[in-house]
Amino acid sequence: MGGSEIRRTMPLFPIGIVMQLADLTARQIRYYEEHELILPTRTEGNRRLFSLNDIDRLLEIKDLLEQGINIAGIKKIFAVSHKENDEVEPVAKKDELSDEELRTLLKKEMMSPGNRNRSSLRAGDLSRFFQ
Amino acid sequence: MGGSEIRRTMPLFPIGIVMQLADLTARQIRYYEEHELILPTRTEGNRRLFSLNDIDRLLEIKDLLEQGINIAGIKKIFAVSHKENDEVEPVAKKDELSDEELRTLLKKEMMSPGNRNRSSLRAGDLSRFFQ
DNA sequence: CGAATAATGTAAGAAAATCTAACATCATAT
DNA sequence: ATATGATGTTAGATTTTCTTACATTATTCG
Repeated sequence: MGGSEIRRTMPLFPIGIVMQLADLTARQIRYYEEHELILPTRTEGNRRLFSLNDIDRLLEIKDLLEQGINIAGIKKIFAVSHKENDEVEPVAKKDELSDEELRTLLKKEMMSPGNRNRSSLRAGDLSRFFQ
Repeated sequence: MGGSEIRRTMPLFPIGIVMQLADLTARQIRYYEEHELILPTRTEGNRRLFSLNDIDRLLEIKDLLEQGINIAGIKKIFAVSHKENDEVEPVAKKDELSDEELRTLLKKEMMSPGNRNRSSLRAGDLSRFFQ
Protein backbone atom coordinates (compact mmCIF):
# COMPACT_ATOMS: atom_id res chain seq x y z
CA MET A 1 0.00 0.00 0.00
CA GLY A 2 1.24 3.48 -0.04
CA GLY A 3 0.00 6.55 1.65
CA SER A 4 3.52 7.84 1.90
CA GLU A 5 4.68 7.68 -1.68
CA ILE A 6 5.11 11.37 -1.54
CA ARG A 7 8.48 12.82 -1.96
CA ARG A 8 10.65 10.60 -4.03
CA THR A 9 9.48 12.82 -6.84
CA MET A 10 10.39 16.07 -5.14
CA PRO A 11 12.87 18.09 -7.17
CA LEU A 12 15.75 18.73 -4.81
CA PHE A 13 19.16 18.20 -6.30
CA PRO A 14 21.15 20.33 -8.70
CA ILE A 15 23.20 18.59 -11.29
CA GLY A 16 26.46 19.01 -9.44
CA ILE A 17 25.24 16.90 -6.56
CA VAL A 18 23.67 14.34 -8.85
CA MET A 19 26.98 13.97 -10.63
CA GLN A 20 28.58 12.96 -7.36
CA LEU A 21 25.80 10.70 -6.18
CA ALA A 22 25.49 8.82 -9.43
CA ASP A 23 29.11 9.15 -10.49
CA LEU A 24 28.22 10.50 -13.90
CA THR A 25 29.35 13.55 -15.82
CA ALA A 26 27.03 16.44 -16.56
CA ARG A 27 27.35 15.54 -20.21
CA GLN A 28 26.09 12.05 -19.59
CA ILE A 29 23.18 13.18 -17.49
CA ARG A 30 22.09 15.76 -20.06
CA TYR A 31 22.45 13.22 -22.81
CA TYR A 32 20.14 10.79 -21.04
CA GLU A 33 17.66 13.59 -20.57
CA GLU A 34 17.94 14.45 -24.24
CA HIS A 35 16.83 10.90 -24.93
CA GLU A 36 14.05 11.19 -22.38
CA LEU A 37 15.31 8.58 -19.99
CA ILE A 38 14.91 11.12 -17.24
CA LEU A 39 12.86 14.29 -17.09
CA PRO A 40 14.20 16.52 -14.33
CA THR A 41 12.17 19.61 -13.58
CA ARG A 42 13.60 23.08 -13.93
CA THR A 43 13.91 26.07 -11.70
CA GLU A 44 12.46 29.38 -12.81
CA GLY A 45 15.92 30.14 -14.08
CA ASN A 46 16.06 26.94 -16.14
CA ARG A 47 18.43 24.99 -13.90
CA ARG A 48 17.72 21.28 -13.67
CA LEU A 49 16.47 19.86 -10.39
CA PHE A 50 16.51 16.11 -9.84
CA SER A 51 14.43 13.98 -7.52
CA LEU A 52 15.44 10.81 -5.75
CA ASN A 53 13.56 8.91 -8.39
CA ASP A 54 15.63 10.62 -11.03
CA ILE A 55 18.80 9.52 -9.28
CA ASP A 56 17.51 5.97 -9.02
CA ARG A 57 16.89 6.15 -12.71
CA LEU A 58 20.35 7.40 -13.45
CA LEU A 59 21.86 4.57 -11.46
CA GLU A 60 19.77 2.11 -13.39
CA ILE A 61 20.79 3.67 -16.66
CA LYS A 62 24.41 3.50 -15.68
CA ASP A 63 24.08 -0.10 -14.73
CA LEU A 64 22.30 -1.12 -17.91
CA LEU A 65 24.79 0.74 -20.05
CA GLU A 66 27.60 -1.08 -18.29
CA GLN A 67 25.80 -4.30 -19.21
CA GLY A 68 26.09 -3.32 -22.84
CA ILE A 69 22.51 -2.24 -23.41
CA ASN A 70 22.13 0.90 -25.47
CA ILE A 71 19.90 3.89 -24.92
CA ALA A 72 17.13 2.57 -27.13
CA GLY A 73 17.12 -0.67 -25.19
CA ILE A 74 17.00 1.08 -21.88
CA LYS A 75 14.15 3.20 -23.08
CA LYS A 76 12.15 0.14 -23.95
CA ILE A 77 12.99 -1.53 -20.66
CA PHE A 78 11.79 1.52 -18.80
CA ALA A 79 8.66 1.67 -20.87
CA VAL A 80 7.80 -1.85 -19.80
CA SER A 81 8.71 -1.63 -16.15
CA HIS A 82 6.77 1.55 -15.99
CA LYS A 83 3.66 0.20 -17.54
CA GLU A 84 3.65 -2.35 -14.73
CA ASN A 85 3.62 0.32 -12.10
CA ASP A 86 1.01 2.36 -13.88
CA GLU A 87 -1.35 -0.56 -14.03
CA VAL A 88 -0.87 -1.62 -10.45
CA GLU A 89 -1.41 1.92 -9.32
CA PRO A 90 -4.48 3.16 -11.21
CA VAL A 91 -3.83 6.87 -11.10
CA ALA A 92 -3.49 9.91 -8.92
CA LYS A 93 -4.34 9.06 -5.36
CA LYS A 94 -4.30 12.75 -4.67
CA ASP A 95 -1.70 12.18 -2.01
CA GLU A 96 -0.05 15.54 -2.36
CA LEU A 97 0.74 17.38 0.79
CA SER A 98 1.69 21.00 0.66
CA ASP A 99 5.15 21.96 1.77
CA GLU A 100 3.56 23.70 4.68
CA GLU A 101 1.75 20.56 5.80
CA LEU A 102 4.92 18.56 5.52
CA ARG A 103 6.89 21.04 7.55
CA THR A 104 4.26 20.96 10.24
CA LEU A 105 4.36 17.19 10.45
CA LEU A 106 8.09 17.34 10.44
CA LYS A 107 8.38 19.77 13.26
CA LYS A 108 5.99 17.77 15.40
CA GLU A 109 8.06 14.68 14.85
CA MET A 110 11.31 16.42 15.53
CA MET A 111 10.24 18.17 18.65
CA SER A 112 8.82 15.02 20.20
CA PRO A 113 11.52 13.44 22.36
CA GLY A 114 12.80 9.92 22.43
CA ASN A 115 12.91 8.96 18.81
CA ARG A 116 16.37 9.97 17.75
CA ASN A 117 18.98 7.61 16.43
CA ARG A 118 16.70 5.23 14.69
CA SER A 119 18.50 2.71 12.64
CA SER A 120 16.42 0.10 10.89
CA LEU A 121 17.42 -0.45 7.31
CA ARG A 122 14.85 -0.06 4.66
CA ALA A 123 15.51 -1.91 1.52
CA GLY A 124 15.72 -0.82 -1.98
CA ASP A 125 15.96 2.87 -2.45
CA LEU A 126 18.09 5.92 -2.18
CA SER A 127 17.10 6.60 1.38
CA ARG A 128 20.07 4.43 2.13
CA PHE A 129 22.06 7.49 1.24
CA PHE A 130 20.51 9.34 4.12
CA GLN A 131 19.45 8.37 7.62
CA MET B 1 22.25 0.23 17.42
CA GLY B 2 23.26 1.91 14.28
CA GLY B 3 25.29 0.64 11.42
CA SER B 4 23.35 2.85 9.08
CA GLU B 5 23.72 6.25 10.68
CA ILE B 6 25.54 7.27 7.61
CA ARG B 7 24.17 9.89 5.44
CA ARG B 8 22.09 12.32 7.36
CA THR B 9 25.30 14.30 7.50
CA MET B 10 25.93 14.19 3.78
CA PRO B 11 26.15 17.66 2.28
CA LEU B 12 23.59 17.65 -0.52
CA PHE B 13 21.41 20.71 -0.67
CA PRO B 14 22.17 24.20 -1.92
CA ILE B 15 20.69 27.09 -0.05
CA GLY B 16 17.92 27.65 -2.57
CA ILE B 17 16.43 24.25 -1.87
CA VAL B 18 16.91 24.59 1.86
CA MET B 19 15.02 27.86 1.76
CA GLN B 20 12.04 26.04 0.31
CA LEU B 21 12.22 23.02 2.56
CA ALA B 22 12.56 25.00 5.75
CA ASP B 23 10.60 28.01 4.63
CA LEU B 24 13.33 30.43 5.60
CA THR B 25 15.06 33.24 3.74
CA ALA B 26 18.69 33.02 2.75
CA ARG B 27 19.34 35.88 5.13
CA GLN B 28 17.92 33.94 8.03
CA ILE B 29 19.85 30.81 7.23
CA ARG B 30 23.12 32.71 6.92
CA TYR B 31 22.43 34.55 10.12
CA TYR B 32 21.95 31.32 12.02
CA GLU B 33 25.18 30.05 10.58
CA GLU B 34 26.91 33.26 11.58
CA HIS B 35 25.86 32.42 15.11
CA GLU B 36 27.04 28.85 14.71
CA LEU B 37 23.68 27.19 15.10
CA ILE B 38 24.42 25.32 11.89
CA LEU B 39 27.69 24.64 10.13
CA PRO B 40 27.01 23.71 6.53
CA THR B 41 29.99 22.57 4.54
CA ARG B 42 31.18 24.40 1.47
CA THR B 43 31.89 23.43 -2.07
CA GLU B 44 35.31 24.13 -3.49
CA GLY B 45 33.78 27.30 -4.83
CA ASN B 46 32.54 28.35 -1.39
CA ARG B 47 28.86 27.57 -1.91
CA ARG B 48 27.08 26.24 1.16
CA LEU B 49 25.88 22.65 1.11
CA PHE B 50 23.41 21.49 3.73
CA SER B 51 22.74 18.02 5.04
CA LEU B 52 19.46 16.57 6.23
CA ASN B 53 20.67 17.13 9.75
CA ASP B 54 21.23 20.77 8.94
CA ILE B 55 17.67 21.05 7.70
CA ASP B 56 16.37 19.37 10.84
CA ARG B 57 18.35 21.91 12.77
CA LEU B 58 16.91 24.79 10.84
CA LEU B 59 13.40 23.56 11.47
CA GLU B 60 14.17 23.33 15.15
CA ILE B 61 15.63 26.81 15.16
CA LYS B 62 12.58 28.14 13.41
CA ASP B 63 10.30 26.47 15.89
CA LEU B 64 12.20 27.67 18.93
CA LEU B 65 12.35 31.21 17.59
CA GLU B 66 8.61 31.13 17.06
CA GLN B 67 8.32 30.10 20.70
CA GLY B 68 10.09 33.31 21.65
CA ILE B 69 13.49 31.86 22.46
CA ASN B 70 16.40 33.90 21.18
CA ILE B 71 19.54 32.77 19.43
CA ALA B 72 21.58 32.59 22.60
CA GLY B 73 18.94 30.39 24.19
CA ILE B 74 18.78 28.12 21.22
CA LYS B 75 22.52 27.81 21.24
CA LYS B 76 22.47 26.67 24.84
CA ILE B 77 19.64 24.26 24.17
CA PHE B 78 21.58 22.72 21.32
CA ALA B 79 24.70 22.53 23.44
CA VAL B 80 22.81 20.45 26.00
CA SER B 81 20.96 18.17 23.63
CA HIS B 82 24.17 17.58 21.80
CA LYS B 83 26.20 16.70 24.84
CA GLU B 84 23.66 13.92 25.38
CA ASN B 85 24.28 12.43 22.01
CA ASP B 86 28.01 12.75 22.32
CA GLU B 87 28.01 10.84 25.57
CA VAL B 88 25.72 8.09 24.38
CA GLU B 89 27.77 7.71 21.26
CA PRO B 90 31.40 7.66 22.40
CA VAL B 91 33.09 8.67 19.18
CA ALA B 92 33.79 7.75 15.61
CA LYS B 93 32.39 4.34 14.88
CA LYS B 94 34.30 4.47 11.65
CA ASP B 95 31.10 3.78 9.81
CA GLU B 96 32.04 5.74 6.76
CA LEU B 97 31.36 4.13 3.46
CA SER B 98 32.89 5.54 0.36
CA ASP B 99 30.58 6.91 -2.28
CA GLU B 100 31.62 4.04 -4.47
CA GLU B 101 30.60 1.46 -1.89
CA LEU B 102 27.29 3.17 -1.41
CA ARG B 103 26.56 3.26 -5.08
CA THR B 104 27.34 -0.40 -5.35
CA LEU B 105 24.96 -1.29 -2.55
CA LEU B 106 22.42 0.98 -4.07
CA LYS B 107 22.54 -0.54 -7.48
CA LYS B 108 22.24 -4.04 -6.07
CA GLU B 109 19.16 -3.02 -4.17
CA MET B 110 17.62 -1.26 -7.08
CA MET B 111 18.17 -3.98 -9.57
CA SER B 112 16.74 -6.66 -7.33
CA PRO B 113 13.08 -7.10 -8.22
CA GLY B 114 10.06 -7.12 -6.02
CA ASN B 115 10.81 -4.44 -3.51
CA ARG B 116 9.42 -1.35 -5.08
CA ASN B 117 6.65 0.72 -3.59
CA ARG B 118 7.49 0.15 0.03
CA SER B 119 5.48 2.28 2.33
CA SER B 120 6.16 1.92 6.01
CA LEU B 121 6.52 5.22 7.74
CA ARG B 122 9.58 5.82 9.75
CA ALA B 123 9.19 8.26 12.55
CA GLY B 124 10.96 11.38 13.32
CA ASP B 125 13.18 12.60 10.58
CA LEU B 126 13.36 14.29 7.27
CA SER B 127 13.09 11.08 5.35
CA ARG B 128 9.41 11.83 5.52
CA PHE B 129 10.13 14.33 2.83
CA PHE B 130 11.18 11.55 0.55
CA GLN B 131 9.98 8.05 -0.15
C1' DC C 1 10.94 58.69 26.28
C1' DG C 2 15.14 57.61 23.66
C1' DA C 3 18.97 54.77 22.77
C1' DA C 4 21.03 49.97 22.35
C1' DT C 5 20.22 45.31 20.62
C1' DA C 6 18.29 41.43 17.94
C1' DA C 7 16.44 39.60 13.91
C1' DT C 8 15.59 40.34 9.31
C1' DG C 9 15.28 43.04 4.76
C1' DT C 10 17.63 44.84 0.78
C1' DA C 11 21.09 46.18 -2.58
C1' DA C 12 25.55 45.93 -5.10
C1' DG C 13 29.27 43.70 -7.16
C1' DA C 14 31.95 39.50 -7.58
C1' DA C 15 32.41 34.61 -8.21
C1' DA C 16 30.65 29.98 -8.96
C1' DA C 17 27.52 26.76 -11.07
C1' DT C 18 24.76 25.63 -14.77
C1' DC C 19 22.83 26.32 -19.40
C1' DT C 20 22.83 25.57 -24.66
C1' DA C 21 25.15 24.81 -28.83
C1' DA C 22 28.75 23.34 -31.46
C1' DC C 23 32.46 20.66 -32.66
C1' DA C 24 35.90 16.76 -31.35
C1' DT C 25 36.98 11.97 -30.14
C1' DC C 26 36.71 7.13 -30.01
C1' DA C 27 34.78 2.68 -30.32
C1' DT C 28 31.63 -0.24 -32.72
C1' DA C 29 28.82 -1.80 -36.36
C1' DT C 30 27.67 -1.97 -41.12
C1' DA D 1 36.09 3.02 -44.33
C1' DT D 2 32.18 5.27 -43.16
C1' DA D 3 28.20 6.05 -40.27
C1' DT D 4 26.39 6.01 -35.59
C1' DG D 5 26.33 6.17 -30.53
C1' DA D 6 28.19 7.80 -26.37
C1' DT D 7 30.99 11.02 -24.33
C1' DG D 8 34.54 14.93 -24.05
C1' DT D 9 35.52 19.78 -24.48
C1' DT D 10 34.96 24.63 -25.16
C1' DA D 11 32.73 29.19 -25.38
C1' DG D 12 29.57 32.61 -24.08
C1' DA D 13 25.38 33.62 -21.69
C1' DT D 14 22.46 33.26 -17.62
C1' DT D 15 21.30 31.98 -12.93
C1' DT D 16 22.49 31.30 -8.30
C1' DT D 17 25.08 32.15 -4.41
C1' DC D 18 28.55 34.78 -2.01
C1' DT D 19 30.10 38.74 1.13
C1' DT D 20 29.56 43.26 2.79
C1' DA D 21 27.21 47.08 4.08
C1' DC D 22 23.47 49.66 5.34
C1' DA D 23 18.20 49.93 6.41
C1' DT D 24 14.17 48.54 9.06
C1' DT D 25 11.44 47.00 12.85
C1' DA D 26 10.38 45.43 17.38
C1' DT D 27 11.88 44.93 21.97
C1' DT D 28 14.55 45.95 26.11
C1' DC D 29 16.45 48.87 29.35
C1' DG D 30 18.20 52.99 31.61
